[in-house]
Amino acid sequence: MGRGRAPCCDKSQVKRGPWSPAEDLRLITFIQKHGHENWRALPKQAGLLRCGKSCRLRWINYLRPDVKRGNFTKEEEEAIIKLHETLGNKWSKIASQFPGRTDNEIKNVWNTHLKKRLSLQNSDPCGDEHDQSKECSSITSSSSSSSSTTSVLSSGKRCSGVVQAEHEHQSDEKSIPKTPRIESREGHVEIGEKMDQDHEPKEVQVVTSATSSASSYDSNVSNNTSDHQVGVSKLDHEEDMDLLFDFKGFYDVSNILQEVNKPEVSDYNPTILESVPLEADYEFWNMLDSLGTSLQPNHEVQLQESEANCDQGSNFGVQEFSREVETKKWFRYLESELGLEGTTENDNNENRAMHQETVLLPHLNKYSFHNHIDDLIEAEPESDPCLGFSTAYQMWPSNLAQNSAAI
DNA sequence: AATCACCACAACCGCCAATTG
DNA sequence: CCAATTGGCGGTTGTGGTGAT
Repeated sequence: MGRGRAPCCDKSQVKRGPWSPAEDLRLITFIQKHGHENWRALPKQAGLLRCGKSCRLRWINYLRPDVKRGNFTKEEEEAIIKLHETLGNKWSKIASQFPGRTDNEIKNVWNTHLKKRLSLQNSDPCGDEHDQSKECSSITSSSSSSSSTTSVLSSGKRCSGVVQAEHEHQSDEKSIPKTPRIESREGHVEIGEKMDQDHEPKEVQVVTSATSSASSYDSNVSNNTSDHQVGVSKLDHEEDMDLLFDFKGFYDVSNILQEVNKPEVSDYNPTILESVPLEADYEFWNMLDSLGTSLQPNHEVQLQESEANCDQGSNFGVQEFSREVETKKWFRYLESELGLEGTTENDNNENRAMHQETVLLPHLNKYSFHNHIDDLIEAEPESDPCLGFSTAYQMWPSNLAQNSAAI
């Protein structure tokens, strides 16, 4: 079994390499709507030119809503080391002890940080001036996996393995995207708790609920200060829209995908599948792809520059209004292209619409949202040349947007 | 400023185990 | 029981980013 079988897919017919934001979006959209019962068939059904394995890996290691990203804490690293002593390279087993961490991530951390650190400690057990006595005593039997230390040793770039790791740990903390994390343990979504453990800056605060999506959005956006933040504890969809339109903060894909990992298997319907218009419009997806190429990776800086150039601090209200209109038009277009509008609006079951049919932007309450933007669009002032697609793209979930730099 | 070397990590590949008909 | 299929795992590679020269 397993030997000599045919390749999982025709390599010449599938796209390889980094995933584009459009592909990510497409995969997310499909999985949220239909789940992932069959990875092999998924790419075709979703209109992705990818191998099913690739889709699975992308989902599990990156797009899954409960995936925890960011640097590993010292405690996590030590736990990995200890587990590796007993389990060896059983990355999936090790990963199972770290909710939200993927085996691939742990494997990478081991290969890039921990293995080197252990190797250096083995060669110079207590030569470090930092307090590493704990690790020195706990690390006894991992020398079997030290094959790639020469580069570090020969490079003047780093002072020592331990110091290096400590250094990287700190720099990582500075460079990690400041996004809210959502961890899922046993199906329960926990928010914020682990962030404190990781000493990550708490960018997330609770914002009092607004009376309408429009007003909450307006109030949030117009509050153009660094303490304008949104609460991830808000789970209702109008409030989630606040998150989406939080221009100042990066938007973690987790927020979009809180329910993505709950495939509505019972909702699976091949006829619906066939009606999903994802397969056809490659132009649209290519447009999304190409869109990413013109955007800077640092969305916050770009936004600030945009605001500096366009706003000049005088007509901020108009600017925000125009931005809102542009943004919402963009999302409407996006939803339209995805074929999401009709299904939602024709659905009389609000809960179903919000939790199942709202595929792309699950946090948008389209009833109030669309009614509101219909008014906005009709009353739209002259378009602001500084806004538009780029502005909308800036709000793209950071995980998805980060790939744009690589396109 | 250009080039080089190294690092980090996303993604790929091949194999194996479990499942299904 | 067997073969085909699929999911999952671990090893490895490719590539962008970054610091040093």
